[in-house]
Amino acid sequence: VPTPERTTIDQIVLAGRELLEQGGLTSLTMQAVATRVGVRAPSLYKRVRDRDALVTLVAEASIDDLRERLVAAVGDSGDPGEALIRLARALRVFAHERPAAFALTFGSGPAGVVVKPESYRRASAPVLDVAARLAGDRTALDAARLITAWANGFIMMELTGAFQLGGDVDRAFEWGVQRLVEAIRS
Amino acid sequence: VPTPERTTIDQIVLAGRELLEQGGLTSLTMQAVATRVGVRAPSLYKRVRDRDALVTLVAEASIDDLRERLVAAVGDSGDPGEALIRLARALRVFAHERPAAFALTFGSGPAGVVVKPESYRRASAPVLDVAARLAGDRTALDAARLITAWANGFIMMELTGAFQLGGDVDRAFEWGVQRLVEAIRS
DNA sequence: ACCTGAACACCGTTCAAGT
DNA sequence: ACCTGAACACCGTTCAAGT
Repeated sequence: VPTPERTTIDQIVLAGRELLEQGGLTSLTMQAVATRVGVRAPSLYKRVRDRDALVTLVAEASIDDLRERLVAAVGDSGDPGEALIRLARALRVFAHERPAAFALTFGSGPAGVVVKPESYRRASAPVLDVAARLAGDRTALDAARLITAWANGFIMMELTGAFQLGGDVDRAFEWGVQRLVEAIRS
Repeated sequence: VPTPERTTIDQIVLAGRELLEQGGLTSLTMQAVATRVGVRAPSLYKRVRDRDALVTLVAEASIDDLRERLVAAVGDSGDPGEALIRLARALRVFAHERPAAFALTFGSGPAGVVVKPESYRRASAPVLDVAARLAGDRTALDAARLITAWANGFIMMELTGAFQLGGDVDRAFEWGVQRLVEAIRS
């Protein structure tokens, strides 16, 4: 006798994202997700292989959110140097608003959580576009990686508390982007 | 009636480090540490407040290892640009040899794991020295953060698998350091 | 076809009882 | 003073039994 579905994969992922944001990765448990979608924990295994798979879906959804923000940040653009700076700032705003999601997607989470390559590729497309306009097609990839690596590293250290020598962190961020854009331009 | 100590905090931290390296953070459990030092799990709580405290000690020990490597990498130095490149490479070698330790100390682990500020400060001292010789005292801090953030971000993305556009990753790393050293020099 | 309770093997942590 | 077994409240996951 068939039974109507009492929840959906989308609801489950959404619940996971909310839990991640509210209490970090540790509070994203199968049981918490289950109660949130109005079902018992074992039922989740009809839609998801295991917890790692669910966490991976949550990470991928976060990356996609970030991608939208990056696209919006570029806008209709103008100067590619300015656009690159706006991209870096958008990434930082995202990380400050959703630190757990940022840490999950860029700082390695549990070993079993492996994000689809395509997710990363799609999110990095806007950066790559702007980098190409700034540095030319030939060095676009290197340039995109240079600024992305720096921004991710800066933000991660900021969130982790690894910046311990004082100084204005906001200013340091702006100083860094400027410097990188100049370096890429030449 | 007093009883002889059957283990020490050093043994415990060492066991934690070994477990971290072999199976990642998830396999660093109180029970696994306990069996490794020849004791039952509850006994660990005589030397350590809880698991987070132990993980923090493990992280700090790893940072201290890294610090030694950085000091060795600078050597008696010579050209500060060259020294900075050697520092970046040493960080990357460390990360490749002990990815779990790197992820734990620079990608944020569990929320309760907060590394002592002094640990970060001590490890960044060699970088700061070289940066000062390269860029002058006034911009040394900014310069040190620029290269540290980039290197950490690059390596983290490398370990996470966030580099999805192909290309030679080793070459990209070398290209990036060169570019940064030039940018800092001017 | 989906959902559930019960069960299993694991966690971290506390605490009274041993020596 | 240290160590332990037993206990508690949690996990993730499986599976037979329900509808």
